[in-house]
Amino acid sequence: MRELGYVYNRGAASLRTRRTTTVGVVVTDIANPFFGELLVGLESALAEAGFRSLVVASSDNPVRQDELVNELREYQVAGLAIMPATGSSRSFLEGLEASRMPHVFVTKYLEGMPAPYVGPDDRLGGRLAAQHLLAHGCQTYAFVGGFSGHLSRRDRIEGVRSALREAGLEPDRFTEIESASNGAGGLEAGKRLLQARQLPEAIICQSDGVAFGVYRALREAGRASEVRVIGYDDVRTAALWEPPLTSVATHPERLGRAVAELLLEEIATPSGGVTEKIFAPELMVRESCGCHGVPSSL
Amino acid sequence: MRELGYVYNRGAASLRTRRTTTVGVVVTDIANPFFGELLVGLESALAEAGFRSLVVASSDNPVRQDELVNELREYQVAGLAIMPATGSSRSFLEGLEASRMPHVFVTKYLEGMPAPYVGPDDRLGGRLAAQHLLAHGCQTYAFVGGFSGHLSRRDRIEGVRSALREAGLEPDRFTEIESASNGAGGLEAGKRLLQARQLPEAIICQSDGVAFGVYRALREAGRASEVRVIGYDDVRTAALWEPPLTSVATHPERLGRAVAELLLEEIATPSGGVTEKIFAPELMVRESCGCHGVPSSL
DNA sequence: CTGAAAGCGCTTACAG
DNA sequence: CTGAAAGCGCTTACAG
Repeated sequence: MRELGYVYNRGAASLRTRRTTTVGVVVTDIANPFFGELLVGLESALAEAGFRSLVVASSDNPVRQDELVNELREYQVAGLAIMPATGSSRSFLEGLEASRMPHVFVTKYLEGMPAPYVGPDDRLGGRLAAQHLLAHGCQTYAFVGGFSGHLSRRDRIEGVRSALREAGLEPDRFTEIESASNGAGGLEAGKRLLQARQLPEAIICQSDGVAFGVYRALREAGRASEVRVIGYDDVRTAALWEPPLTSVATHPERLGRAVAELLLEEIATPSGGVTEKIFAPELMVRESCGCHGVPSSL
Repeated sequence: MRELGYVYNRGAASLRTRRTTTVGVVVTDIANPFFGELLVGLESALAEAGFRSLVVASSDNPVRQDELVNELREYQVAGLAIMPATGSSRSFLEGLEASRMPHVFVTKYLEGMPAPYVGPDDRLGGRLAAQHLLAHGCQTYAFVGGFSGHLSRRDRIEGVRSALREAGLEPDRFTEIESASNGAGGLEAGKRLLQARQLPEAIICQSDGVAFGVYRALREAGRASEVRVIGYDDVRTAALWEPPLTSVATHPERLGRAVAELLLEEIATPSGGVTEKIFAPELMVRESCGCHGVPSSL
């Protein structure tokens, strides 16, 4: 027909119908492989419903996050998936609610503020890691990575603590080390750990990246074999690591799909409800925890 | 003022001005850490100019890529940054040109078809890796990862070959192994390598992910110390790897910024030209190549 | 059932 | 210099 250059203008259509098929996604860091995998699931589920995503990065800065959300609103996005920046204020959520913009929080929620949410059960994740290490007979523990403001970190630590308590371990057998949740943070935290009089027998990390960094620090000191390490997220490289990294799998791609589904529902029939989809993580036992001869697989 | 709920409608403005501040980005795989880092640079340079990006994934499928580009056009994007899917046809580029849509190809170009392009000098990357390994005295070489359709792979191999030739090595000292350009592909290729009568002395990989997979295969066979390995891209985990991975750094974030700059230029003043920005890669010498005692740093 | 008109929310060119 | 009107490209409700 007029396929000599005609292209349908969705913008015009959106203006008329007052609906768009674009969804805004605010992540803290696109380069984080965990988010990368999550976005894969999110985008493909969105695409199946004929939606696109506009993804922006807040650099974990609440002020920037505010600007980005406002800008996304100007784009008339149909909804918002947000991994809230650390320190997001109560008024941030209130603003979202007041605007009646469908939204779902991802992997991080706002303290004491009910909102639609998709994420892993971090308390359980922490417990799973600790219980396995307990079974290995470890007596001293460290949790490495993340900062005290991070809710996911707090929950994981709570899970670890509860498992240790149940096993009758004294609280002073457990230390927390803060650091950025990536390789660089882990490396630096590992160095700090090495300066202490004694290495913990077990280290549970906030992410696999942190575990990678911790290992590098340990290796340089020639002490990698003295500790058992468990990572978090089960990113693709975890299974290839030496030793193959035992990790708490959160299945980011599945989380991403769930986010899309919940958001799409919220867009189709705004409930104003606060549905939560919490997924149970799974401990991928490999060798860094001290287990041996586990067959390799991805 | 009327900040009681008013939000500016960019869609309406775009309709009127016939200009948008949205740019389409087509990648083959969002989860690939190389692309993740590239997107960081791309998005931040775009943001500085007041632009946003709509990123979509083609899964390296040319048909899907076509659909996505058409859809992006319907969104009236101001321009397109494309990492073309393997096997993208000549008519794909012709269609782009006919539509007068500003575009730039990223990290992969179309065989014999001049177009605006940003990417690393892959021939040089291959040479750099081979020359270093040659200096280590290696006599047999393998290039692992990617498929024969990939131009970047072909160029890197050409670079490797030219260096080996100059060093007087016979062509039969060099083999090519195809595999997916990620960890899973490297693992599988590594296993194939182990089945051959003899391991090459040096392995150059299409990506760091491939190198990680190769190492896992080698380790399981207890033969990791027999070969020297060099990765490609210098992804963040490369420096943390055991042994710290020597890698050809392509500085993806810098590439991303360059893409944004070129595209923004093309949007501001459509030249119809075919500017190319080729960046020289840099060999990050660490220990997997056989060097020792290189101080750790990210 | 078909076709012309109105209107979504902006910007820009034009009249007063 | 200010204010009202036209129009971007669609869709939808309405008149014929």
